[in-house]
Amino acid sequence: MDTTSITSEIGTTPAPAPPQHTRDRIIYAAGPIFAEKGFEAATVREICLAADVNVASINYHFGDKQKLYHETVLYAHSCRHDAVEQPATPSPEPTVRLQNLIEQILFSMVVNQDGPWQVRLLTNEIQNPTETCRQLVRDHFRPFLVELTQAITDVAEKPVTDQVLSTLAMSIIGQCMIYRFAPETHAMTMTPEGDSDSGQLPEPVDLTKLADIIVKFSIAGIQAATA
Amino acid sequence: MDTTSITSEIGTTPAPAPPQHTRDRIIYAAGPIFAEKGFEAATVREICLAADVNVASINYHFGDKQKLYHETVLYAHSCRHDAVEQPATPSPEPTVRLQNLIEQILFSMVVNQDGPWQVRLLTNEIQNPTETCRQLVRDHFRPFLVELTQAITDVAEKPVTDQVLSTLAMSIIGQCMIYRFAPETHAMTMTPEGDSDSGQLPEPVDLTKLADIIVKFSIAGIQAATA
DNA sequence: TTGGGATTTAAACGGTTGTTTAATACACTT
DNA sequence: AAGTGTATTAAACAACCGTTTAAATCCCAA
Repeated sequence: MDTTSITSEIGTTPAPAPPQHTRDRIIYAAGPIFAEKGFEAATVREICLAADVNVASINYHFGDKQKLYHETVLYAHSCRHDAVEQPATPSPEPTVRLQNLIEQILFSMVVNQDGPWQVRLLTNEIQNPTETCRQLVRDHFRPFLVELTQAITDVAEKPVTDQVLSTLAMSIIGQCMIYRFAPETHAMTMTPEGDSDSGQLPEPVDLTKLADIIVKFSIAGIQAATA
Repeated sequence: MDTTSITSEIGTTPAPAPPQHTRDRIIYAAGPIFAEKGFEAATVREICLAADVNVASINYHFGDKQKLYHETVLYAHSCRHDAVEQPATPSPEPTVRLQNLIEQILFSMVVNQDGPWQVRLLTNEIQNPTETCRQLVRDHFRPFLVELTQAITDVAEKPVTDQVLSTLAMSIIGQCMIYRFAPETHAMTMTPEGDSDSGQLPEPVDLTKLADIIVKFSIAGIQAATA
């Protein structure tokens, strides 16, 4: 079996052109298909057709369809994770730290350069978690939540209980995630009247401005809820 | 064909016991299965097995699987919608009106008495919309959004642009929806360490308290973002 | 009791699914 | 050039999918 693959060169460029190795071509083709149609509705045949490989290749290189899905989700997350740079040393100012964290969620979830399929695949997995999601929680989500709650604690005006702290963290995460949890219904609801599926999801506002509003909103919200 | 069915007695009790009519039994059985596994992964055979009816019954009563799904989603929405009572006459006080609207989202999305499958089915549909979702948007989501943006406008301290208004509305909706968009991943992230799927999703806090925090958070957020 | 539409049933339909097989082609060391 | 392990291929596999058919059964008015 091939040992040099996409999954082992994570951190390099996000591969704008289809890779040459068969294993990589399969992941590259499976991503958008899994993202759009879900695990069950995506068929190995259409993935192989898109990747221009034989139908038996998936089972040869990944064992079965489920393991291919697992690898594809991990690859998608690595793409998103690498796309968001973060300050090497956290700011001593809590509000700045909170701003950085909010921007980190927002940019990693909303930025859709070179195709939004990675984000969509991740939100599918988050909403309908498999074992793959458990791995993401352990390695990435939980550590992030620790940082976030610490920043909230520092921004708050008084000591807060764990329950209130959780609620505030969820309020911030929810504000950022809503834009990608339901992008199509969002567009459907926002567009004034029956326009039949414009396809293009209108990037609602400039991302920096959006982040700015959410930051202001959240800081005031934290202080009001903990006053 | 039978004319008296679940879909025509909407507004009565949420039917805690399986109904007697075949058509109703199918919807009653299809709900949890569609909710848990999605449209594609749910099979007509397992639905019919759960409903204790013949496999041909779905096609006889609904035409095909897709139409059954459509009816099931509409039924689920009617269950949630009926479960949340709202004040007959809106309060003149904007903050009270905002509070009522926030509670309306939160209670309709989070309350999971007699099974959470209705909410889950709706969130699946919202994230991966079919034609059914378009109908829900037109008849329910958009009118609700109009009310919400009006309340936000009244709470704001200065006139706001439509873009900022949309962002604020999304911030409020996102805070409420996050709890049901990813309940399993949420529980997974919040629980301290590797507890293998406790199944029971811990209702995080008292709903009234949760609503109270979100209301305080949002009012302060709106005023800060529009100052 | 009888007639007839509505409903339910068992069985089968064609098509597609994920996966496996065995033969072939390839790349590279000896 | 021969040999060897890896990779690819076409074809077939059993299982399952949603749907259809036609016969059997039910229910109720006449």
